[in-house]
Amino acid sequence: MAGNNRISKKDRQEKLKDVMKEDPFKNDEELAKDFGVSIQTIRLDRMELGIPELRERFRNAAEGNYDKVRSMVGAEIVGELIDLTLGEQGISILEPNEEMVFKKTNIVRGHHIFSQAESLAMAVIDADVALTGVANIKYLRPVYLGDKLVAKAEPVRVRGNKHFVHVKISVKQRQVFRGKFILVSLSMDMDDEDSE
Amino acid sequence: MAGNNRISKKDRQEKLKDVMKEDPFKNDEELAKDFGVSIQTIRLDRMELGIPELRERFRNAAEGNYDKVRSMVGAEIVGELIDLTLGEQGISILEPNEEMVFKKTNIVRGHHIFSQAESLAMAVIDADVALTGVANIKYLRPVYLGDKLVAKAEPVRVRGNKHFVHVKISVKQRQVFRGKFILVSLSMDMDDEDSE
DNA sequence: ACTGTTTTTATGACTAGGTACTAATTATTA
DNA sequence: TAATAATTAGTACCTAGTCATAAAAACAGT
Repeated sequence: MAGNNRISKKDRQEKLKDVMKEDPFKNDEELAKDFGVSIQTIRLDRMELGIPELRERFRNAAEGNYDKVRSMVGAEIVGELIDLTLGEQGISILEPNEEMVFKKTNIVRGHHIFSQAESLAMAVIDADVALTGVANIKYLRPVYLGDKLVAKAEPVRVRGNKHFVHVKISVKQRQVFRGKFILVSLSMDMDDEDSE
Repeated sequence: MAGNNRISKKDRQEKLKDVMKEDPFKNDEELAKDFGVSIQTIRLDRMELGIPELRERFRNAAEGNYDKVRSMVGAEIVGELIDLTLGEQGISILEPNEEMVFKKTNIVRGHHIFSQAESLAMAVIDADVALTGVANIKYLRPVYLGDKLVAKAEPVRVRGNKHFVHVKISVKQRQVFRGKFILVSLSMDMDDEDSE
């Protein structure tokens, strides 16, 4: 038994995966030095783990994040719009990622759930531009990483430029959030006073 | 009699800049074809305009966005924490950027304001881990790109593991948002059986 | 038409960070 | 000890460039 400080292949590959998550922008040479093995070993490890080469990682991160930033904070709607009937109903799905949770507990931060709800509420009302006036919300139970959030929005009343929308979010049929929003539409030139 | 469709160098470079903004992930070969010139011409143009090579553009986008995502959605607190006295008061400042606003109107999307408020509310209570249970909020007036949001959070009551926190957000001393949060601390094991 | 200048294209040598493959060496295990 | 697994070495090739040099083409001015 060589009193070597070499670790097993399995352990090395596990650690490699961790390193890639922490800092995905290291080339094989640097990784080889980090682990005290040859470049070829790192390449073999990457292949076995299905980790692409540095440039592709850059490419993925660039394109992925390009979308991510837009879809996470800049998007018209937070989550994926599944179904929409203007003025009647809207459904969106949000699959939280690690960046949306508290590291300690893996519980999804409330404001992401709120964002899904609010943006869906905005989408479902039949107005060009709208702002949220009032929101009354309740988080019914914690949502964990891996849960799939299904939001359902339903406009319940329109009075002048005020739209009342209820949003329910569930995980596996179990409700985790409810919100009542009053949205104010800003399209003044559009005059649709109607039923209450 | 070259009825040539060639455009001037200047025009080409202007258009090149536009293309780079729209789709920064084209290589020189594709660009050359787009413009009907040789690869070398594109390279000269890039040099004169100071546009780096494709891989570096990937790199910049990847690293830039990496940070952005972390700081915009992954942060412990949305905005910059200015002052904090646990259990008494907290102040944070958020300067919205273009990605936080509606393109049409330059009005800040509600959920960013909510996020600032909620995360500050969480920070100000004296608990290890907390979740939002209920929020009652009102957007008093629209916030525009360029406005500086000053949020002030104040815990008003504690009952068991429930913390009541009021948050006010102002722009230039003028209130734009108010929210009442009931946060549930998890320091003791949380009983999430909540009757409706 | 003949220069002079700018613009464009071509060519060759070199680079990083790889892939894909073969072969050899070193460790571990039956 | 032989068989198997893990590691290292080495080669040819690839992409998407860089840098430098040179030649060709286009556009003026006179």
